[in-house]
Amino acid sequence: MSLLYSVKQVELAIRHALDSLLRPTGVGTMPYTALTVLERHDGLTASELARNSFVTAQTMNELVVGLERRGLVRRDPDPDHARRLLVRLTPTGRAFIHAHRPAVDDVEQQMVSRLSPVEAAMLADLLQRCRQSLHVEPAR
Amino acid sequence: MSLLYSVKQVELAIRHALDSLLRPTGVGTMPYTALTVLERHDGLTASELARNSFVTAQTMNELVVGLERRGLVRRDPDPDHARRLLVRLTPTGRAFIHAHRPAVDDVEQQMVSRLSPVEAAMLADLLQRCRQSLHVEPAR
DNA sequence: CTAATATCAGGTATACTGACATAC
DNA sequence: CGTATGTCAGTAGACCTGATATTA
Repeated sequence: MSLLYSVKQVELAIRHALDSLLRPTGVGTMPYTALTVLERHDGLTASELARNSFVTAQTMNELVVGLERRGLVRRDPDPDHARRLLVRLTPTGRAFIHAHRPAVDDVEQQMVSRLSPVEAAMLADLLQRCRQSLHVEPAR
Repeated sequence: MSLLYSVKQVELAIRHALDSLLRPTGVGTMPYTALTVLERHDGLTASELARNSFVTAQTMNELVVGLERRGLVRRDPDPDHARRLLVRLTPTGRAFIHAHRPAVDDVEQQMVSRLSPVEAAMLADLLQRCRQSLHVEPAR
């Protein structure tokens, strides 16, 4: 069985679990992921977020606008570059992530329930290196 | 960085690469995945395919109908069960998979290019076990 | 009667291409 | 000038819930 297929299967399972969790909130898995990225890298532009997630700038813009409408993020003009809008988590957005983190962590716990801590760390490392190998910027 | 996020990132990268490959054919990544599942398990019903991919029967039905319209699969009534339709690859469908396998394999090669063969096998095993842990049927 | 399958109807969120104005 | 950003418009495919007919 191919590795591509295995990754997709695990991701499908994750997405199913996360969708079920987040559906009541009206925030999809992709927007939620964008929020968690912002938690670690506040003040990115939508275009930068798009490159991070392998989607077009237009698509990410829609997601960000949706999050803005819900009050989860804010967009402030970059003082050094009038054309750029820096996306930032609002307190509401931060609270949203914190409120759902336990349930999300539960999914991760379930996923690694048959793995030792060493194996889980190994998996994280291997995935990281796979991502780097695939992330060749000039996919334009 | 969470494991859920790492899996998603790798899957996003894979999907992007595969979408680019398959776009000209008009067959999306999900339908293509269904084809590869059929290659290994011919004669499944759409409902069974749906459970395999964590989507509803309705959704999988649409995908299968689309593949049928393109002549890539055929649906024959189950002789033992008038209500079931067995989905089978047509010669055209089989040819389609074979035609695109080299390019798909290239993506996988690129993904594991920084991994040793032992590490790649380990990754496959770890993912397999993660999937099993997440695949608790009673998600109904 | 119950469960599973297939399918219709309808709706929504995701993602694309193409075009455009603007700012560096 | 060329490149990057943000947006508008239009489209398509992938998902869902709900309802229905049929059959083991």
